[in-house]
Amino acid sequence: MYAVKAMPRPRSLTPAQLAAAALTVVDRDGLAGLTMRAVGKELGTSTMALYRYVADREELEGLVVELVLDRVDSTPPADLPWPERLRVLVERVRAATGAHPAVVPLFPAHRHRSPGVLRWSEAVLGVLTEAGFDGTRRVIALRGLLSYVIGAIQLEHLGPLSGSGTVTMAQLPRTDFPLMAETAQAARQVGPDEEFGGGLDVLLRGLVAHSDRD
Amino acid sequence: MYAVKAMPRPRSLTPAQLAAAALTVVDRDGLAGLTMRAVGKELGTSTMALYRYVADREELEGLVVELVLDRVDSTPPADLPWPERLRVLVERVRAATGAHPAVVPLFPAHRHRSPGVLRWSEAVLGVLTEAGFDGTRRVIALRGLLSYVIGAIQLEHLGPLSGSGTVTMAQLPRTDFPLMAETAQAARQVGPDEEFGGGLDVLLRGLVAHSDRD
DNA sequence: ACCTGAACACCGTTCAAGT
DNA sequence: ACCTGAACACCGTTCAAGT
Repeated sequence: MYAVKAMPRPRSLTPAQLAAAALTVVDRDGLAGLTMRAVGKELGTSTMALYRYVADREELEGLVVELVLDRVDSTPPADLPWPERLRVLVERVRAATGAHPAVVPLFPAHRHRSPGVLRWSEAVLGVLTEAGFDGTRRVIALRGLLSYVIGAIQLEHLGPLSGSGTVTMAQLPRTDFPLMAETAQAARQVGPDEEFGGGLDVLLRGLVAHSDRD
Repeated sequence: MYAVKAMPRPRSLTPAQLAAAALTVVDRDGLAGLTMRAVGKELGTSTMALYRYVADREELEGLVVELVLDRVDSTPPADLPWPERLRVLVERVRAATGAHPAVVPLFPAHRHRSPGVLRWSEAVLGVLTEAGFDGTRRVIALRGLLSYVIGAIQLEHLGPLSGSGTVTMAQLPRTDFPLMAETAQAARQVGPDEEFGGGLDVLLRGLVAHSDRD
């Protein structure tokens, strides 16, 4: 007398499959192409089937961000001075997100839901703690690094030095914008790696000075 | 024998009015409420009238960003050491955008079209030049400051320390995230001004160290 | 020239119906 | 339980028609 009740029909999808399909769509069609209908088609199911796994389109976006950020390697790099270890951790975020530039605009709004970011933050706090940071200063250092990496990644993909913005800069009237016109020349020779790394250098130097203070 | 040709009917709107109406909508209804229909209604015209002034919804967003960023005061602050002058310029961007937090997500994508940003950049370059920066280092310093301000403003409005993210942090399992749990306590006592200013301090200290180098 | 409203091709999401 | 398709209330934008 088994099966008195109807057997629950097994789910045909996992959240991981859903996230993977959504990321495939974003990589192929851009962020504007990420629609419930497109993801349903990508999975070979109806559009409405997605709502069994996700409350919202926003939650779907959250899954995509999670998938990308969970790939950030957060194992603490050893055998290096602490500023170099911070650099490695920050560069890993850039590497993971750089592989999926179309997802970058979603990053700020959904950052908090990703376990990957939590692990990464814990690793950064570990290095900062060893370097002697605690209390308010440690909070500010973590948030400062996070602000820089978020801003720099967006600038890299939405307004790169190699792009049209620099050309516009170079064509600015020299009477009103002498330094912008001059800087545009130099900007053309700065690659994205040098730009990101250079700015990070400044920030890390600031942290070193900060830790030496008192 | 005047008026051989039909008099061109005068435009009933200016781009400035359009931008102001759109900003009113965004401030009242949020970014999701910014639709062509809503802006048309706000102006008392038909939806389609907007297309006489703007090619696109994207161009409308650009006008909003312009309106907000053009209010950034870019007159160089005098009588201060150069790092303090940079601080004043950066804080002014925060002040102007902080008055319209819903616009913040549009900032990165439309940053380049705003004359206000160009004037601000020229002012920042002026201070950096006086401080002895030139060539690649000047480019990197400008972009680093821009990255920080963009990232920090977004973090402030999309994931503030006072918000739910910090509560989640505090509730994290101490076995896996001992430092996050500990840091959440300190984070609750850091206000947005202290956070933004503290991170900016680190960056400015890094620039000072950078300029002393060689 | 400038403005309008209907219409088209999309969205996300609700809901009743199927298995 | 889980999945489906029709339907609803929106979008941005095209186009023909009005003044």
